[in-house]
Amino acid sequence: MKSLSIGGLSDKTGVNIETIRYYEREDILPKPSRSDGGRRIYGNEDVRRLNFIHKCRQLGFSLKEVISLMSLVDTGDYTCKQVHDLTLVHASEVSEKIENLKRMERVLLEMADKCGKGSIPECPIIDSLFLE
Amino acid sequence: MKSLSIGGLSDKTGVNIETIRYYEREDILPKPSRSDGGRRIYGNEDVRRLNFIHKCRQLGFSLKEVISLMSLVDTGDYTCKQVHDLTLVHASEVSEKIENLKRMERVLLEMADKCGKGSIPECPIIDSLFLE
DNA sequence: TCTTGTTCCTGTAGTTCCTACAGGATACGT
DNA sequence: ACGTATCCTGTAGGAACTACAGGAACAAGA
Repeated sequence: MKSLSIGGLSDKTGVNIETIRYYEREDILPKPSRSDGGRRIYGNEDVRRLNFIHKCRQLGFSLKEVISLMSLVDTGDYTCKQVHDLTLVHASEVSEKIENLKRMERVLLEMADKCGKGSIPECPIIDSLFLE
Repeated sequence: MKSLSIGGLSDKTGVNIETIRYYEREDILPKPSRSDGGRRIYGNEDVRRLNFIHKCRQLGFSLKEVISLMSLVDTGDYTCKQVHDLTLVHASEVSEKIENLKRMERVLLEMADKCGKGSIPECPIIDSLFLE
C-alpha cells in the first residue's frame, strides 16, 4: 500500500507527467487523493491501470478502445453475455495485430539475414516488407 | 498496371481520402501523376505502400518510425551494415509488441471463457487484464 | 448537347492525443 | 532559513489526422 507522487508514478510507468494529468482531465484515470499541500497521491492500482493504458497505446489502440477494454473489468455496466461477446471481438482484433506483426518480424529478420554482417555493395532490397 | 483515382485507392486500402492527401503533403507518399483535368492517378506500387503505412499505424508505429522502416527498402541511403543493424532493432521492437499482444489475447480469451455463454449474475471480474 | 449527380480539387479549420512552457506554491535536505 | 527539486494550474504548441467550404471535372442519361 505504498503511495506515489506523480513523478514516482511517471518513473514507474514511463508515462509523461503531463500525460498523466491529461488522462485525469479526460476521466481515463480516476482523480487521485491529495496531500495537505494539494499534491496528487497514487497507489498500486493506479500503477497497474496506467501501465495497461500505456501498453495499449503502444499497440495501436485508440483511447476510446482502451476505455472500452477497461470497461470490461471496471463497473458491471454490461451483462455477462455482453462481456463475453465484447472480449471475443477484442481478442480477434488482437489476434489480427499479432499476425501482421509476425509477418513483419519475419520479413525484417529475413532482411537482416540476407544483408549479412559485412558491407556487401548491392544490398538486396526486399520489397516484400510491404505486406501484400 | 491498372490506374486508380484517389477514391479507388481509398476504397482499396481503407485509408481516408483526406489522409492520403495529407500523406502526400508530408512527403510520405510520392506525388502521383495527374490526369488532364488535374486529378491524381495511382498505381499498384501506391496501393502496396499505403497498405504498409496503414498497417504500421494500426500497430502503434509513429509516422517517423514508418518512414524509417520504409527507408530500409527505398533508396540506398544506408550501408548494408546499417540496414542490418536497423532491421534488427526494429525486429526486436516488433517482437516486444507481439509478446504484449499475446499476453493480452490470453487474458481476453480466459475472460471470455470464464464468463461463459450464459448470463451468470456475478460475472467474474478479471483484473489481470492489467498487464503486470 | 444539356443537365444532373458524383467525384475530385485546394485551402483552411477542427479533433485527438499528447507535450512543453510559464509563473507560482510546496516539500525537503542541510 | 535557504536552495533546489518537485509539484500545481493554465495555456499554448505539435503530430496525425478529419471535416468542411466553394468550386472544377467527369460520366451518364434525357
